[in-house]
Amino acid sequence: MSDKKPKKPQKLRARLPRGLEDRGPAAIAATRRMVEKIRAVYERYGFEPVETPAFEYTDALGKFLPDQDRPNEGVFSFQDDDEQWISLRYDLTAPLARYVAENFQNLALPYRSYRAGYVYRNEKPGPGRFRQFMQFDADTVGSASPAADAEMCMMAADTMEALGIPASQFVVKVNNRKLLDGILDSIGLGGADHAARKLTILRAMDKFDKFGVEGVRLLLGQGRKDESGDFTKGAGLSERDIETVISVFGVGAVLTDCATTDEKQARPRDVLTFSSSDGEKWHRKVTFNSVFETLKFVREKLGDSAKVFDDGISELRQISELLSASGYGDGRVRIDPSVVRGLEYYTGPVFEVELLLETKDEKGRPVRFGSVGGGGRYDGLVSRFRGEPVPATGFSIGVSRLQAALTMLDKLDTKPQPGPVVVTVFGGDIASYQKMVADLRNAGIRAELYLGNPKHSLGQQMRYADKRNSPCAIIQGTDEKANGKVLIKDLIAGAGLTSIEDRAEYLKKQAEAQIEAGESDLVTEVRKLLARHDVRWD
RNA sequence: GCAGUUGUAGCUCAGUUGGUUAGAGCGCCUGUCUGUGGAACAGGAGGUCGGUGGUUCGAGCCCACCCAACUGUACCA
Repeated sequence: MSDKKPKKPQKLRARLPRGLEDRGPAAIAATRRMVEKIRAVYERYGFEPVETPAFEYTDALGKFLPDQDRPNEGVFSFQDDDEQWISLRYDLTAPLARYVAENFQNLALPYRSYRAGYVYRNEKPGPGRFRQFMQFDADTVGSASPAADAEMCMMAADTMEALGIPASQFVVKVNNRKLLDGILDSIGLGGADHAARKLTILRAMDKFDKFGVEGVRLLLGQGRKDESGDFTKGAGLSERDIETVISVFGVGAVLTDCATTDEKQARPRDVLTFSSSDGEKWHRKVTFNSVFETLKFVREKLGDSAKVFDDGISELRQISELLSASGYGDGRVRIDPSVVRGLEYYTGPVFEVELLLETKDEKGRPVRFGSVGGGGRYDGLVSRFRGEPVPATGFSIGVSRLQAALTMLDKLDTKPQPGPVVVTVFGGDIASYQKMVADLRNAGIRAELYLGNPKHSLGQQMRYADKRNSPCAIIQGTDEKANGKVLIKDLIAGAGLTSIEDRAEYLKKQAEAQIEAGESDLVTEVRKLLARHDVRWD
């Protein structure tokens, strides 16, 4: 021993990388329940399970920067020992395309399958946005029929309702990429040399939900300043072209701009409010037919070059007819031309599921969650591997994001599970206590021996049982042991006594919340207690 | 990436115009109270004041540069 101060060892900071979450028993149980409900719906639609691993060769996922031999940022990647790039999957669709292509001969086409799993994105996290999150995906590969697309929309709606979200609180939005392509053609941006400008326009249109018509107008024109003063450069379109592009929003999306969320919730969901540029408002019952009437006006502006637009309308019309015929024409599914989704691989119809509830964080600020599900047709994804056309369409629920939203809305059961029955110990001879535990377990009751320091007082052991949320504790001191008895202390009943201030009184009441039973009646009496409080583990 | 805001104990926060050894509440741990969760009481652990450098006799406080978090924005297959 020297008189030097003992040097403290540098403590390693325990910290979770951002955008990831640790998940406790309540969250795990909630996820399990959600996944079960989604699975039941997907299987009812005839999909069968298939899983693929968490990583793939990067080229199979299709992410390379144009001029670099390095995977795009946004995906987590590493090099295998043969130097090939491998990436963590960022969705479940691209890996499925690889699987189907690789097993093409052995699969009955159209191949319909589902899977749940974690996917990874190296992006800035936010509320409901994680870097590891769970998706639950279903795909139909090998069918070009709009019926396959229509089914995805129906299944999306059914899934949301199965998860306990009523039809008035979500909407499945449908669009067709061909509408957007047609509009871009008509304002002279058809060619491949306008790719960059097209991207800017599509991204601007995708912002409709966030910024409204005026925000999109700015982004299509000179640009827009955000609230911190940062400036986003726009697409630089002319006034006339901006009007053409924006006219397509008249269909379904205008409602988000002119109606508050409260209004939306108060009205029947199939009546939308529209507003003209001078601020006048009118209401209209929205049916698929009225949507197509509006699209007809847009079509007239486009001129002759809009063949692609016509194709898009025709596909949407088929989808809407199928939906109506099956009873989904009531507003749960809507056509909404502001839906763009990912720019990479969708080729036709695209879907997006959105919650219509306003979410607030703990400080009462509104929180933007984005869509909780989405999908679409990706006719090019499998054919990359095969050199023959393989049409496909799919849909995914963002389980993690939906769970985060429902948790914030307090719509999820987050009650902790009841803990096990705790058998307390007296003294060093624990064999007889361990036997009690075994008896309870053999009877199907969750039970555990107090495994802390056996010298701990009964008080400490009770505190432990309390923290474990145990329904009851088993006590056998020397007196009980001598008489072949056990005490079963009812912790649930006892929890109601904390308002008593006088200690003697408190202890007396606590003593009354326990029963004495013969050793051989332990299981029977514990069962009775569990039944009395309706304790069950699931 | 860009912009704004914020960094003091596990959590929520005090900390005077720069002045000894940085505080509180809650939480946590140990005990007392016949062998029983709470309350009460007594004690205890826990802090590189986000980091580095600078100004100063002296910095949690002032300056510079980093880092991180939050919010917005961009990207989001």
